[in-house]
Amino acid sequence: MRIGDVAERAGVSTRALRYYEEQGLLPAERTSSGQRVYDEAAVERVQLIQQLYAAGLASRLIVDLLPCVDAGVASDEAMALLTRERDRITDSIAELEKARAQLDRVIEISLNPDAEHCPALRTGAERPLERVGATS
Amino acid sequence: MRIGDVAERAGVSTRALRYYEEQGLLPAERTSSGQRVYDEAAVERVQLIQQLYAAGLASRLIVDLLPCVDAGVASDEAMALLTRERDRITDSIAELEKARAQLDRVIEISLNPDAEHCPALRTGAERPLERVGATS
DNA sequence: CTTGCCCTTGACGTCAACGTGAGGTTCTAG
DNA sequence: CTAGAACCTCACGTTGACGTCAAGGGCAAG
Repeated sequence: MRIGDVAERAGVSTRALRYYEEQGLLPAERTSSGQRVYDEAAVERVQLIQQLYAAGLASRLIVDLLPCVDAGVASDEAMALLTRERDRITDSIAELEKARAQLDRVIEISLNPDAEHCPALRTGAERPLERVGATS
Repeated sequence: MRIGDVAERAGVSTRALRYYEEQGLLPAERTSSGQRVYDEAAVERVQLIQQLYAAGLASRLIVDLLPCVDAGVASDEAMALLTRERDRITDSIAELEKARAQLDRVIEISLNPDAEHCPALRTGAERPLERVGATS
């Protein structure tokens, strides 16, 4: 496969693939004329890289960790990295869930503007219902 | 409160607070000499901003959404934004969980190198207690 | 009054993951 | 054989959320 094929199948730009190679994330064979040649596994690898990027891992870190992911084995140092990043991801998920809850709260109140958790509707009014949930 | 107090209590830099004001995220009163003055709610607001940042919302978007969060009411356009971002966050969480699963897999295999999901240990040998590499 | 800390407004620096030409080469279809 | 699509290597531009340095102003204590 050439770079355009991989790009299309993995859903990234050719520029990204060249960047990955530059960073040592995605080695490529070359034809005699210098064009990059990839095997089928490249597509999957690109998707893995994207996943780790999305998880907030810097490319430098991915460079260190990809061999472990490939081999399924990690040195002590790599293990420390792995667990640290795993925990960081867990924390990130918690943060995202909190943020989503904030948005959900606004969505919910806005769709349901009769509730008492809406201070904008309670300015000087009495409570139309009994308590629904926890106090704010 | 002055800017340094808010920064310390919210766990951000004073530079960040000035940046938030510049972006219209965190208005501040001024003393006659021009120094910024914040009320108690500023700390909580900063933490909310940080949460939305962590969730991947751009500051421009937060500027649009904060009034809704404050008022608990959203226009149709804002509702579209809210639900779109909520869904995007949900997708992000799923991506993070996939990435974490990848790391967990490596951690698990590396801690438990006798399993059959480890291709590096099955390349022509069945030596579960032998270490990989350095075939001396 | 001076010391010292906190504050002010610029304005340039940073870092990552690419985007975007420029200018040239190679592959493929007709 | 020729056009044009796809590829190559530089190399500078972009974006966001600040960091950081510079040059000065404000204010309570000693």
